[in-house]
Amino acid sequence: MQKEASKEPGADRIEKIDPRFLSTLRDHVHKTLRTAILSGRFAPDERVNERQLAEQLGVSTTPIKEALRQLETEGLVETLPRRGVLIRFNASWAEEMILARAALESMIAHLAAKRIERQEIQRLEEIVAMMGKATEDGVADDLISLNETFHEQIHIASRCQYLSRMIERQQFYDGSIRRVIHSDPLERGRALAEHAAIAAAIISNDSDKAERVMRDHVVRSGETYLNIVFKKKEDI
Amino acid sequence: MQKEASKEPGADRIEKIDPRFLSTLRDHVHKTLRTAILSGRFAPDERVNERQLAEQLGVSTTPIKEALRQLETEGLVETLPRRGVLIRFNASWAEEMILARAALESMIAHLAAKRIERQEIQRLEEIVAMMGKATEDGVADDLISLNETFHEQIHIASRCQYLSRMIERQQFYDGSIRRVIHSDPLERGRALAEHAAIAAAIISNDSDKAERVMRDHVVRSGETYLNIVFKKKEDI
DNA sequence: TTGTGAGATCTGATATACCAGATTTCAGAT
DNA sequence: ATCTGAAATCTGGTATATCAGATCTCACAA
Repeated sequence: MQKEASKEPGADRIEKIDPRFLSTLRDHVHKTLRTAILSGRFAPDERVNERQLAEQLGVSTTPIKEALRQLETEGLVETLPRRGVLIRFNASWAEEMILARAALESMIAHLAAKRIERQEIQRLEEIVAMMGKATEDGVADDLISLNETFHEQIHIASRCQYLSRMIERQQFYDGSIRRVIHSDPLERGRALAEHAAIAAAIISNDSDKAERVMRDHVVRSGETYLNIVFKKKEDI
Repeated sequence: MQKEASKEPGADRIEKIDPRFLSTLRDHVHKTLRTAILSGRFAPDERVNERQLAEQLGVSTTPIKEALRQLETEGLVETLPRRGVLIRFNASWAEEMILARAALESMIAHLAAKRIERQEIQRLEEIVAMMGKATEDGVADDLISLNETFHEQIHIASRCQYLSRMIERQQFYDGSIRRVIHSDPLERGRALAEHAAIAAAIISNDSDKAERVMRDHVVRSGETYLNIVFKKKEDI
């Protein structure tokens, strides 16, 4: 952080735009703000100011406004016309995002169990095998990566593009927290067992079971996350 | 439509901005475009031009851009940076939107069955009773209105705000099509029976049954819609 | 005929100025 | 001390000009 004076409060919570990366400034702003909100760097109901954000990120208000509109549609901020923009994220929002993901992932698992084909079955089995190995090795980053691949493969087998995109928007744990979660051997074991059960159900075309097991997996791992980040429990 | 020349093609598919209503132009543009897309007034993959839309709607490109960003997050358009904006809606998208709604509504029904309170039970029973009467009377508009109230009451009982908002974004039948659907006595009967079953399951705190019945209801009525609008069937 | 590339052109991306509600401030009246 | 309302101010909303990547055109060379 090489700032000249750092007068503006809160300027340290979001990184200043820097480079030539990212196709558009809007995407960068969106991604930056989303991460900041989901990792709790804004208080619930905190007001944010478009001009101020623009200055902090070193861009004009146009990409800020567009990014805020995206975040608004995602449900992470609320705009009160001519009054202000509020952050909309807290523990119960996180819980509901997990429930949304559980509902959508289980629907996808249901369809994947009905639609999966030979080649995709093989791929899924390979992924689970690799997960088994990674679980033994205990390399968190490998597990995180395989986890994504696993769910992605199920999305592919389901042939649902719209639903897949919706699920992406419910994803909010970042790498550092995943690493904490996966550093626990018990958690690793649980996750492996669940992934194996999901894969088995899908491969055997048991759509009802796939749906159920997937839902339970997403909810349980979501609770693990909530317990770490928000230090509280919730029953479904 | 009081246009001076009407040279631009496609200008008749979207109504020109008119009034002093709606708090912001952005909201009006968003609502207008969303309705136009969902009612099939754009071909799948059709390109739309920001400047052209601005001219057709009689506004500048700023509210157009913001509305397009919202639609993009909703999954109804796709923006290729510096290349164009494409419409993303067709029969399979509609199917998946129905599946998404089914997944989310069933999750909500599940929670509503666990969380509903006395007063809300009474309200739900009243609504179902009114639905029974409206079904006999056969007034489509009353049924449409009660339908909304019914689902809304379940959302309230579930105490899920985020999920409720997500479901709103999956809603895409407009009034005219609903009216067509509800004009069929058989459909009215089916819908009433399903609504009654959903209410009964929620009231008796049978969350698993509520979930199942709600999902089947959303999927079945969605298929009815698809059969009318896209003239095709789909198995789940 | 085919290939090539400079320039015209199309389109979204970005910056900026200004507009208009909403809120706050504060002098002045009661 | 309290109320009132006009003016200053804050904030998002909107319009517009300009930037820059992506494509298309088409003369011109191989």
